Amino acid sequence: MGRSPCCEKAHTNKGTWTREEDERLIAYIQAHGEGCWRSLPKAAGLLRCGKSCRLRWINYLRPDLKRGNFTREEDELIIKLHSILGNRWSLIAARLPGRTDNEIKNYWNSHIKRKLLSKGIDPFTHGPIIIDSDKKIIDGFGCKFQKNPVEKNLTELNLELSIGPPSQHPLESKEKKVCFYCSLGLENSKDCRCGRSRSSSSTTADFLRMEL
DNA sequence: AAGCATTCCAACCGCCCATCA
DNA sequence: TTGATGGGCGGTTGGAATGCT
Repeated sequence: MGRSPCCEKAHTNKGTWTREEDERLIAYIQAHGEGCWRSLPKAAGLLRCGKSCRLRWINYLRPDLKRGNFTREEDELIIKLHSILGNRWSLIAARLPGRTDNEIKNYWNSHIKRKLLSKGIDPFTHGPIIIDSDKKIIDGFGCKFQKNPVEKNLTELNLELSIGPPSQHPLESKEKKVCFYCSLGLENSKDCRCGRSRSSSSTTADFLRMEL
């Protein structure tokens, strides 16, 4: 049986969007808001697949997008989030205002991955790269189908990952909040605002309650 | 200057999940 | 309960830009 295609492929444009197409899409969404993506192309007079319109809007045309290079803080936050969430780019993007999952995914694959490898860090496990006697690099899982150890810990801890501004945690009234720098493992940073010492290691739970 | 290799990133593809009739 | 539909996500691709020989 299979699914019906999301659009009539024979009559849709593909490839790079033109300025005119962008303008049409922006004008339509400004007038009608984000709605049914499948019917949007026809309504907006675009020869594009609805999915393509959605992608273009979300990744490049949305007014709240932050363009330009990633900052060092963003770099570190992405690495930290990836160590917890793995390749869940949409969840990572939810923690980086103005950045999209696609942008972060591309940035990870083209920059951060290489940066970590050059430092001898496995980008999958975030642990040191192990080289066995045959000089073969072993990934941190031993087997790529094995569950990410970090993810396993999360499951065992029954932690819920939330999107959006950190919620008020019941413990927050008793415990000190973790500042942004400590959440990145930079307890000794001059910018640290919570005064945590090295001895109190930051945890996943801390991270999820971090103050942004 | 030319040809080839590498990098980067916008866009597409296919799958999954939630919702609804 | 089941199938159709739409939205969302992660993986992958392909072409432009850049670097290297």
